[in-house]
Amino acid sequence: MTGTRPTRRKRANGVESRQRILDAAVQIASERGYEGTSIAAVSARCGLPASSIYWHFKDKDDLLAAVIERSFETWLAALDLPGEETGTPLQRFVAVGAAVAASLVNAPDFLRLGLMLALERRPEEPRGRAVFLQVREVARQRFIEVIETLLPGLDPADVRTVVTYALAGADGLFLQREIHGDAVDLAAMFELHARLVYEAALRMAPGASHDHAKP
Amino acid sequence: MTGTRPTRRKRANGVESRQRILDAAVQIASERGYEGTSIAAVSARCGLPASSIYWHFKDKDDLLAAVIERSFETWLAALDLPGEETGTPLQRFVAVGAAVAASLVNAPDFLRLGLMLALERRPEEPRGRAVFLQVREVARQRFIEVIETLLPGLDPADVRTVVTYALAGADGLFLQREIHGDAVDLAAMFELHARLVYEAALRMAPGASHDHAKP
Amino acid sequence: MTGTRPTRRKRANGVESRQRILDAAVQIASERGYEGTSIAAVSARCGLPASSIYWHFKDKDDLLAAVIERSFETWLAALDLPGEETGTPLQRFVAVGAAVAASLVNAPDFLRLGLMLALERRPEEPRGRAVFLQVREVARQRFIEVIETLLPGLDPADVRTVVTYALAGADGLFLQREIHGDAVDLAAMFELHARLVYEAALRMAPGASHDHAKP
Amino acid sequence: MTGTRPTRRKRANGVESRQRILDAAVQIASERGYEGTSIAAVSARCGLPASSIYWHFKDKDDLLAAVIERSFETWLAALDLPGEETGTPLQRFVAVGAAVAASLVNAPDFLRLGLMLALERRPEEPRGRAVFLQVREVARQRFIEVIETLLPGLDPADVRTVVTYALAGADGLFLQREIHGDAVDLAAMFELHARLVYEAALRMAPGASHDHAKP
DNA sequence: TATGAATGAGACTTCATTCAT
DNA sequence: AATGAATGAAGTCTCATTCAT
Repeated sequence: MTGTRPTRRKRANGVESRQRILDAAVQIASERGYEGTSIAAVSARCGLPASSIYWHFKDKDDLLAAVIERSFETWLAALDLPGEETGTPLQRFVAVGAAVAASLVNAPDFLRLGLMLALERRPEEPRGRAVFLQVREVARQRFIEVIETLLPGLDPADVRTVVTYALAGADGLFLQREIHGDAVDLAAMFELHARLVYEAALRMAPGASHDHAKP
Repeated sequence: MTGTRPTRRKRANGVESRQRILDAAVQIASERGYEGTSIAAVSARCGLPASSIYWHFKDKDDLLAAVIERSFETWLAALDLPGEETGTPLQRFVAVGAAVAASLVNAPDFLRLGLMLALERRPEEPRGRAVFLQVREVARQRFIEVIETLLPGLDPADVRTVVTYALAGADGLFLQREIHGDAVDLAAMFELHARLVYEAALRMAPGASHDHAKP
Repeated sequence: MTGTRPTRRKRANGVESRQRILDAAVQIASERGYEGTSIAAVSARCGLPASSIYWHFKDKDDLLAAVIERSFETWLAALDLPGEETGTPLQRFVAVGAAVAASLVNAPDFLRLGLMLALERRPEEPRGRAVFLQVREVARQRFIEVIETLLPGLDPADVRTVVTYALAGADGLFLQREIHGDAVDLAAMFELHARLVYEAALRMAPGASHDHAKP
Repeated sequence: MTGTRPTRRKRANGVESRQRILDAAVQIASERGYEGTSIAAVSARCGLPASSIYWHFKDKDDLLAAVIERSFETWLAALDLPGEETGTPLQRFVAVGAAVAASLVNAPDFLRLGLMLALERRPEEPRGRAVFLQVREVARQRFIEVIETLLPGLDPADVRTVVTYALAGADGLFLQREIHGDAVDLAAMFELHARLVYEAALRMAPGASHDHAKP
């Protein structure tokens, strides 16, 4: 009873433990997928007993959903979208692509985990999968709005096509980088991707001159 | 009905049993991924006891590598590439895209399983992952040759860029369809992809008019 | 009967459970050897589920090493070596033999298990085997010191010979009793052994009359 | 139909296969004991399929009994007992010890396997254990006769004591060598053993001068 | 806020053995 | 004289989870 602060030993308890568990779980889930992530492995990596994990999370499914959620927040924080509307539409398009590319290099867990979950088709869908798909759907809607703003008058079906193609390219380039590592220059690839998508959208817009379409 | 006793069960038949096991394993692995594929589940689906699976395959890893191998062969058989050189280069390019799209709709197991494995990063890599990456590398090399033939004089770095972008798009579009199902018209998306890739390659080639490149 | 509820089962008690497991394992290992000791059999005999055994021991090898360790301690506790230096050297020698004989009758597990393990030559040596050999080497060294004290001036090579012969006799007599049961009077045999070893050592010592050595 | 010998391909069939199986089984049983000797391991080491082993042997127990039997014969063939009665009784005694020592160095399988089996106490005794104990009992009886011939008039109880001690020493010294390898000079140890046993027997005989027995 | 201990279910794999050829 | 294939039982061990403290 010498100092002023009353019994505050071991510092930050609950919150810090929760973070340690999530940190461990992200790593292991990234390595081994949903089924491959065992509570015992998470426990071993974070140093807390398995029963403590169940104090913080209802069950394994809950833990992995939390992992997805937190990795989404981390990714969102890493996503530094260009602020004001400067430059030509194409330039802004390319800048968005650059921001996404950078975020995927710096915070790849969200997409990696999400795609892993998305590829599986098990009868009882993990909650984490639903979280990923829902978050992704939000992003998709927002992107649709962007395109609609950029190219008003574009047919809704064409908007969906462009957005689907844009997202597919992003996923695919990310995969490429996951597979081949630094051999893939994600920034350069995303710039190319942004240009191609932009042009494709432009050409679909009413009044566009289809000069390249066919020779 | 003298000579046709209807498939007397239990009559040892190695080849057929192996197929039955692989059939069951492809289905389950497609649903649940590598770890999620339990020998018991495969045994239940194919009707052979678990111990019989070990007569045909050394262990689970060996089984799943065989699954990848066979699903690759199945996919290759489903891939009906356009034969002779008819039409313009762009038309041929688009035709290849159409063939790939169709093969991925009809025989999606190879890419689905492969991408699942490719996304994982476990310390001791499953053999199936290595098989997938190796097969994919072969395809990549062949595609590089195609591009080089089509556009001689293209800078090697540009060839790699184009090929990476082409594969990324294929993977990404496939993913999109896996996630959203029939809402994605793979044929249409692949035609768009083929056109964009072709144009991009064309524009990189020496002597092309770089009118869109930078403002 | 208010304060004595009779050993409420299921009340987690690590120490006691560990003992129960070891008790069961010693019995079964004594009957059936290393490979013959199945976790299921231990589980059945101690009443704890197999998975609980793995809470207390890393794996089967770890369990059997612990069995060896504990049976050594049990044997050591049963080994009531004569305390002070009373009587002639021969008498003291014989008294040690008697103590060892008694300990082997009362606590035979250590040597039985140890010899079982020692006889095997498997490529990856069980840890229990190493524990046995190491403990035995300590005993051997201590016995060497005893001989050196008793018969100073004895050639080191002769000391080793005497000690090897003494241990061999102990092992062999124990084996004889394991095989023929009570038909072997271990006490009498160890007395004979003690006398013979003592005489042999005496005769090797410098200054002894080598009348029998060689004709 | 060109040569004289009619279809004799692959040479020596049944007999040779049986030998190959036994050769493999001796090795594996020496390494891993009774339970540790799996049919699959024997099959792998001898190159014949497991089902072929069952053509030659009724079951695993039968195989291991045959292993014991054959290793006994091998040992007996290696045991080159001194022929005629030359030299003093002690010299003959020592010569027998030397022959036994040599046989155990050259053909150790029989005793190694036998002692492994003898130490176990499983409810349903393996047939190999019975074979070993029976063969050993024959040897014991023959040794009793030798002692009775050598020292007529020796009390039957003393004869049994001497024989038990002699066998125990042999077993123990063999064990020592199994454990410590070439560090144990089995020939020298057996000579010492022979001398000590001989003297002990001599001293028990009626009319002997008990000068060392008790102080 | 945690955790030591326990537990049934189920994972992968090997076992000894049989059977039809 | 042999063997490819099959099989139920059993092996070791891990799983997700719970519970009393």
